Amino acid sequence: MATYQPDDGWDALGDPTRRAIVACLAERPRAVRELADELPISRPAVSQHLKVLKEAGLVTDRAVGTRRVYRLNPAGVAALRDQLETFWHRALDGYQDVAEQPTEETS
Amino acid sequence: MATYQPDDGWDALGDPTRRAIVACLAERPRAVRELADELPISRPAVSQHLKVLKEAGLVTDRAVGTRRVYRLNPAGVAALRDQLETFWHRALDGYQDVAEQPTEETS
DNA sequence: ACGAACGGAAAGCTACGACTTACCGTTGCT
DNA sequence: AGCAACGGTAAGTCGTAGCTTTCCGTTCGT
Repeated sequence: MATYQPDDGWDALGDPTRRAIVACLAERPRAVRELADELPISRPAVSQHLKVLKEAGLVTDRAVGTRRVYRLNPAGVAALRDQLETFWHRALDGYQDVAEQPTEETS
Repeated sequence: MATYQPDDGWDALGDPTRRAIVACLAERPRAVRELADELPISRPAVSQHLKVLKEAGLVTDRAVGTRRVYRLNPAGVAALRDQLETFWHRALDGYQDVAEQPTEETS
């Protein structure tokens, strides 16, 4: 069942390597070995990242023979997207009261 | 001008405290002091986080008297949301070729 | 039944990032 | 002019996250 903490998804995507894995899996499902071959890190490292991504609900895995094929979990990705959507809406809705002009340059 | 690295946004949201700040700013713009009062960390720590968020293009700031008011940057949030949207679409589009049935429980 | 490939788990090292306190410049009020 | 509030910067400490190597269990092929 797995009771996902919403924040876990953000923590998971906080790491560049895990984002690379997610990007890879967005193209097509892959086995651990395949992922390790395309990344500059060892296979166990990939395994550890996949564990984090799985616990965050961002990927799922299937056992296929001796290999384990990971794929992106659309539901997990959608959850994060929706959260950003909420922030985005609130920022737009609530902010139009104040006239938009920075009084000083922001660098 | 600021040439934002797309990944910076994810790195920025990778930290729980920064996510709390973003959530705060989603409600309404706030000064540094106000944010520090609502968070369990010191004011300089908040400043450091705001710097990261600003460099990532997720917030903007205005000088108002001696205070500096930060607000969410809808464009920055939208950029990340769109990226997730892409992943989500690709996962849905490309995966329907294979029949969806995990051969083994995934824990 | 043996050997090879796959992949998860444990142990250990290292580097970085999130804090703190202290300091300093700026703005505004009286 | 002087004092107080605000907030960015610097310096230093500490925990943890990411990596590696090693080891072990499982599954397939011959």
